[in-house]
Amino acid sequence: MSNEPSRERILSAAGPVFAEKGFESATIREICAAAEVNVAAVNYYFGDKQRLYLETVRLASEARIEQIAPPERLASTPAEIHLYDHVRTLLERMLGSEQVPWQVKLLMREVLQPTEACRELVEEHFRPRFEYLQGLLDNWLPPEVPTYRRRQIALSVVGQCVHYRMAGEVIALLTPEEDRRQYHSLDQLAFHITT
Amino acid sequence: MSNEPSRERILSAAGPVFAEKGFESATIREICAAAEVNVAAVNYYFGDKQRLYLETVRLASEARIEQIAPPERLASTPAEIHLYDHVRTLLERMLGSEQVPWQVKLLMREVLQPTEACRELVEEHFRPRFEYLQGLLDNWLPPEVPTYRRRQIALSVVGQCVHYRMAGEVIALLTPEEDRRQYHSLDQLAFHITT
DNA sequence: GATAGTTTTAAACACGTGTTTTATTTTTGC
DNA sequence: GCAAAAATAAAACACGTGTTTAAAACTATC
Repeated sequence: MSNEPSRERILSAAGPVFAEKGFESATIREICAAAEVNVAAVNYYFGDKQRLYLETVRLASEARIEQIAPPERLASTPAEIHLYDHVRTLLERMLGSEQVPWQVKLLMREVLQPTEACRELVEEHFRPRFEYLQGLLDNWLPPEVPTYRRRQIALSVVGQCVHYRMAGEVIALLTPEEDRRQYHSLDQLAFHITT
Repeated sequence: MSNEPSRERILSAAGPVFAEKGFESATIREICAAAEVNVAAVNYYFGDKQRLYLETVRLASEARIEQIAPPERLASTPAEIHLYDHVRTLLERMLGSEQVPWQVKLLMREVLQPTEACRELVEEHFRPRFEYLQGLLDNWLPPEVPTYRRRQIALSVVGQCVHYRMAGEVIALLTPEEDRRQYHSLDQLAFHITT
């Protein structure tokens, strides 16, 4: 059927399944059925289920980072714009498309219930972004603010972004259907500038 | 051994196990071993695994709500104090003890991956608290602020509280070990009053 | 076109799961 | 005390899981 080689077909199929069901509940047989591949193929190409999962998470994080990059700006643009870009990008990665891409679901699972793949994820992707955000916030914070306080404020910023994704299903139960989508990216920003 | 009846022993043992491993990964045998009870006891008292889980979630939410109640205040106390109480109570429920109580973990799982137990949870506990918070915020918001905006602001408040719990393990990787615990409940408040 | 290496297939394996059955023990009601 | 009911125990059942095996199909290389 598909002329894509089996190894790649497995990876493509494994992503959504792991994202939807988690590592334990996802079954090799379901993944292989979706990939139109024999059950033995996973062990043939990846050794075991765990290593397939690790490879899937690794690919998901890379894909998601590249998929939505912050816009290029001149160094002269004011810090407000940079902060806006950062928040906007973060939100777009979380809620970007109409239905949430499976990569985000998968990464969320890692954040909530870290496996081996998590530490790598944090050091590689989260920490740099987080430290950049902290640097941005320094434009508004007076010098006497202690560092732990700075970190807290930065955490609050990402916290608000993440919350809409995390508790998305509960929020949907709490609020009447509306096009929050369009509001949030612009709106959240206004909220942050007040801090 | 324990003179507590078997049904209650099972429920007590099931809570932490479900919280730690989730519904699928938690095994009846592990729960029964912890409860020092035969494996058949679960099906004898609850019918099947699912109904034991539902009962466990129900108990967890009730216990957690009663465990930490907001302090009683006179009606004359200023709204700032009421808001402080609310946020403080929310945070205390999230991060209260040194190690997070299993009830919170269990409820988090429900929020992230709602099962049947979730709708009941939202209507029973989350919605009332959320609407109360919205009412509190009206003390600061001018009347021309639209309702969807009010809801957003309220969501941002709980979002920040929840984030510390959700991404707790990742935050721990990002920040050097500190006694965030003591700071947060008081600090977060100051942050909110600025909004 | 034969052969060696690689990939794919179907079947089986070993094991853990939730659940049921059947028998035994303990408790209850009189 | 004794019979009926409730609670516990041990074993087995049916099934789904990840993984392995061994044979078949395929692909390249000479």
